[in-house]
Amino acid sequence: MVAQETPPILSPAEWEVMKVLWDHGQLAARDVFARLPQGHGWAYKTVKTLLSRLVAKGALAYDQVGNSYLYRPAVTRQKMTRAEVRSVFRRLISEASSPVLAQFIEEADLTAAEIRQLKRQLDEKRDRPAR
Amino acid sequence: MVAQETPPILSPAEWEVMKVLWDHGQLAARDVFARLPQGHGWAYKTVKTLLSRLVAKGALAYDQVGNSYLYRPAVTRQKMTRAEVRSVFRRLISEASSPVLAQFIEEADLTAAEIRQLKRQLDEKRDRPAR
DNA sequence: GACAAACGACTACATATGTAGTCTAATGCC
DNA sequence: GGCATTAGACTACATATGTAGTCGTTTGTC
Repeated sequence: MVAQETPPILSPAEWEVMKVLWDHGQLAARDVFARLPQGHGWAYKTVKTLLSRLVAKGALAYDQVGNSYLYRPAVTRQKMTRAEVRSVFRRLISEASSPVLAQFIEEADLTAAEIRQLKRQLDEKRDRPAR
Repeated sequence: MVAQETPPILSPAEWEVMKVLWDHGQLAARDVFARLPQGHGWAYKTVKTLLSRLVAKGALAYDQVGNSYLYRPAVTRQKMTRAEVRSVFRRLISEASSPVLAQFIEEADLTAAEIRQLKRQLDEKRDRPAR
């Protein structure tokens, strides 16, 4: 097995950009800018800076097309989410993780189907506790 | 209802210090230092800086005893955890929250009793979906 | 083929954060 | 009562982050 790469650490602003790329697959800078949720109020140049930093961090890759780049994720969303959730757990928890999890459930916006699935996951965890 | 105070934003290092104070209630700087998990390798002065910054942010208060301070939390752990979890949700989620939650459950270290309780919480959420 | 528009590279700068160090005043020990 | 210790206040400094701006080059337009 290849060495386990530690995914890069992303700032909140960088996460916003990554989400657009994960949702759309491959975009030029201008299109990332256009697809960001309004309300950020970022200048186009700000988005360009974030894209460059993400490339530098290894979170994005790009293909050159003419004189411009098509950016695409270089790490999967799942991998990044996993790493971030781990990091949050380490940060917030000193003993039991259950209260933090409860808080998470409280915050979440869930459909009945999702609730079923999460309960199933808890059952599996109960039946197979160690990882 | 009184104006909803936004709890201060804490850095990861500041969280570590807060956890010690939440667990012990009230401590002098030196005792906070002593009770931090080893492995940080922080100098005592570093801890002092973090304590001062936390006071400046309003996350800690202190009572003067002799020429030194007894620090104590000025915000509840629950409030801070709630705010942080919300912020993480906003950061990681673009559409469905369920995958992030699933990741959280995956990471968590849970007892059978905790699992029961979380399932109960999910049931309640199903039966009373809107907040 | 000249010129405006657009692109990426590089630079800028304030604030936050990690990680301490110095300085001055109070305190406790002998 | 003098001196080492300890405390808090203030200062320091490198890196990360938010938020752009400038510059030189390429390219599309007429």
